[in-house]
This record gives sequence, C-alpha cells and structure tokens, in this order.
Amino acid sequence: MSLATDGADQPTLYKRIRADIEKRILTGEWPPGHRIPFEHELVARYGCSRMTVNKALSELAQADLIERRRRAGSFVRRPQHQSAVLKIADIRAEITALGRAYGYELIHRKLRMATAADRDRLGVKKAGKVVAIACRHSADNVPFAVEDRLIDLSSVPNAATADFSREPPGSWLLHHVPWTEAEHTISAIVADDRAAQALDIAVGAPCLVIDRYTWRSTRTITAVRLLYPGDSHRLVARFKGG
Amino acid sequence: MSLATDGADQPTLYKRIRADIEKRILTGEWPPGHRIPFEHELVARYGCSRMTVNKALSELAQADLIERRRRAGSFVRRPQHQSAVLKIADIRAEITALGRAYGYELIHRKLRMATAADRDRLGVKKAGKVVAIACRHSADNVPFAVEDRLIDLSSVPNAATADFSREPPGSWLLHHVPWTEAEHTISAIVADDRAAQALDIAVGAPCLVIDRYTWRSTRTITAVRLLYPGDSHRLVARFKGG
DNA sequence: TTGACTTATATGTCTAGACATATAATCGTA
DNA sequence: TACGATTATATGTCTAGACATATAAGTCAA
Repeated sequence: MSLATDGADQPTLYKRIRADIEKRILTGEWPPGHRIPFEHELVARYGCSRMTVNKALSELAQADLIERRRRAGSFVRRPQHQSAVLKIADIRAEITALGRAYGYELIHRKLRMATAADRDRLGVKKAGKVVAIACRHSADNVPFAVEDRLIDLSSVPNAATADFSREPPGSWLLHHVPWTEAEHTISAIVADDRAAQALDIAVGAPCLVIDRYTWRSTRTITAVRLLYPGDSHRLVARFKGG
Repeated sequence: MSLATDGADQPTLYKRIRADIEKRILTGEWPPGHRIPFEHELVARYGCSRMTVNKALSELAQADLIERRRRAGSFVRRPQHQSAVLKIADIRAEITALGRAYGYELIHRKLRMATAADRDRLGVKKAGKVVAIACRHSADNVPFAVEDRLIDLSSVPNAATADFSREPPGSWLLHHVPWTEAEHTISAIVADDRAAQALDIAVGAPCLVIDRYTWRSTRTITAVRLLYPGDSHRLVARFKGG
C-alpha cells in the first residue's frame, strides 16, 4: 500500500497536492490571506507522509504563491508581482487580490451559430454554436476593464446554460474547464467613442488591449479581448532567468 | 553527530549546497551545459543524506538554473528559456527573427555619477557611476522602438568601455552579464511630440511602454524603458497551465 | 492594563533507508 | 554495420520517524 493503488495514471502525489492547492488559489476559492490546511491535516487527507506534503508546500512557497509562517501556518500570498493577466486568468480574483471591491455587469449575451468571423477568431474550421459575451468589470465602482468574449460550445457545451449574468465568464470557465495552454497578445490603442464610454475615460485616451486565446489540448475553448484604461492599469510580470 | 557541528552559524546545509552551486553557475565557473556533480558525489562531499542534496538540486531545477536528466545527471541550463515576453530582451534578435533588416542608432550616451532620480530608478541607495543611453531600433528602416536605458556601473563595470555606438546595449548586456531576475511593467500611453518624432508616428497615437528592471541576485543591473508604436507592435506570450 | 515568562505547536530541516522509472550504454544479433 | 534487446545507473518519489526553532497564545505578576 504505497501510492499508486488507484487506477488512474495520475501524476505523482506531491504534484497532485500542489496542483490541488494551486488551483484553489488561482481560481480565487482561497483568496489572499486564506490559511491553507496545516501539513498534518493534508497528511490525513491524502494519506501520505509529512515529507510529501511538505514538498508540495515548499514548492508553492518557492513560487511565491503561499507564505509559510512557523507556528501560524501557510497562507495564500497576495500576487504582488505575478501579472494578474499573465498568470491569473480571472479578473475577479485579480481585483479581489488588490483588496478592492469587485463589480460585474453583463452587457450582452448571445448564443448563435459561429459566423465566419467567429470561426476565424477562435481558429476553428467547422461551424458550431458559440456564446458571445460582452461584460464589464469594475473595482471600487470604477470601470476596470471591458471584456468581449467568444466561447466555443463544441468544446464547452455547459457554457450554453451557465448564468453569466451573475458570474463572470472568466471565473466560470476557470472553475469548469481546465485549460492547458493560453496565448496573450498585448497591444495599445486609443479609446474610441464606445470604449471611452464603457471605461469612463476620454476619447483618445490610451488603452491596453489583451487578447487571450485558451486551449485544452488542441481544442479552442475561448477567445477574449480585454480593454483596460492604459494610464491607470499596468501589467507587471516578473521572471527568473539565468 | 547531526548537522551543526561546525562553529559558524551557517544557513542550513541544503541552502549552503544550493548557494555553492548557484555561485559557480552565476560566476561562470560552471558554464551552460556543464554537468554538475552527481547526487552521490555531493552526498560524499557534504557528508549528508541524499534527500538533503536532492532538495538543493530540486530547488535549482525549479528556478531553471539547472536541468536534471534521468540517468545522465544534472546540467547547467542555457540562459534563454525566456518566457516569451522576454524575447524582447534582445530587440536585435527579435527583428532579425522576423526576417527584417535591423537598424540601430545611438542617440545619446553619457557616463555620470548617479543623480537622485537615477538612484531612484535603479532602486539603489548608494551613489555610484551610471551610463545613460538613448537609442533607437528600426526594422526595414522603419522606427521600431526607442530605448532609454540606465546601467549601474557598480554592477557592470565593463559597460563603461563598451562601444554602444555599434552594438545595442541590450544585446551587449545579454552577452556579458548573467541576470537572475527581471521585472516588466507594461502600460499604454499616447505619443507626445518627442515620442511621435522619434517613432515617426502621429502625436496622440497609442504607444506600448515596457519598463524592465533586471537584477543579478540582489544587485540591480539595468533599468530600461522601451517605447513601441502601439498599433503596429504586439507582445505575445504563451503559457502552459493546468 | 501591561509587560515578562512559559508553553504549545506548525514549520524547517534532516536521516537512512526503499522502490519506481527513464534512459545512456552495452551487448547481441541479423 | 545497423538495429533491437538488455543492463546499469542517476534521478524521482516516498516513508516514518527525529530534533530544531520561531512564535502565537496563554499565564502570571507588577
């Protein structure tokens, strides 16, 4: 009776523990400051030795996802460096992490057969149904970003019935659909009338545009364009290199 | 006979092992590709158990300083696994990779004692010499980006005599100074008179701004601000996730 | 109430083993 | 010589303990 008595060909145990915790952090289920279970609790939950749990937590600490304090426990860190956009695909979690009040507003939602433009945007060939969503995120009641999203229903059928009037599609997807790869394209534009009104900024003000495509294996899941006020928003990304 | 029988109040053993190896890598004593001692050799050298050595090496692997290969050993990594966004670390390489003709023009170079503003920008306290550089990169004779850079000479003394009229400072640094960490801040602005003229775009056109700070261990190496035409330049970053 | 002392506890580090697994190297064969 | 099978070996993961240490929390006296 050691580790791999279950049928599935899971990754190793400590990686599974790490991934479990990481997921809860990245989805915002365990927000910054949250105390994650003690090592001995995880030992009991996963039925392994303390060293295994310790290895998982140590790696999370090395990655700056959690902070460990003797006698107190381990706590989810505020993602101070990691770019919210580059690592966390959830704006709600991003705003919450900044300690600000998150606001969400669905502007538009439509279920339709993919148009040629939709297929082009998603990078798929076959026609199928898609959900098109426009919404707005705000922090402390100030517009934070507007989102324009397309979800491929052939990859994510459940999205057809999800209630995006209450939950932002990014958060919903993160909770319901595991992704394996994402590509971000960052550019700058000046606000046109529509953008200016949506973000409550002046026409001609600079905006950051982030286009993100997300896949699971080779299937496109979603394509989203996020528009941020460029002078009040910054993407910060910190890397280690050699 | 456990661990702390020596007089000095050293950090823990695995940290010492890790620091020893890290030092040899960062100083270039063990160049990229070099095979570092096998675990059992380090066990013998440090007189500890394999798990202790393994912990040190695992952390170095997690930090991407070394690569571990079963049966073969552990090897110093080449310093260019950059996370996509970092490809802009060398604009010359970026433009060349696009199959376009690279052009470089030194606008300004000055060696001076660090002003208060310089120290602030570099995040250092002590006064020392710096090199301030302004230059322009072009692709197929079209302005591609303007660069405004500060190099800390106390970290990189050689930069004082480097010929930046021929080689772009980014390329020079990449070849001469190993870095351990970099932080990028991306924002959007609209072009003012000066920027518009330098980039040959209209006043009021959107620009991407990338501020990058680079360290080796805790020493600041350089701070650079890059200004790109926002509508013609895009940053692309691709990630793997779960 | 406040400050000093004590205690309980979660993490930090370490050991001396074990078996798993990928793969470089070797050997044998067509 | 070329290729397929075998073997040796370094890393990957894990265990069931141990003692160290920082510190939150509780205790008690001024």
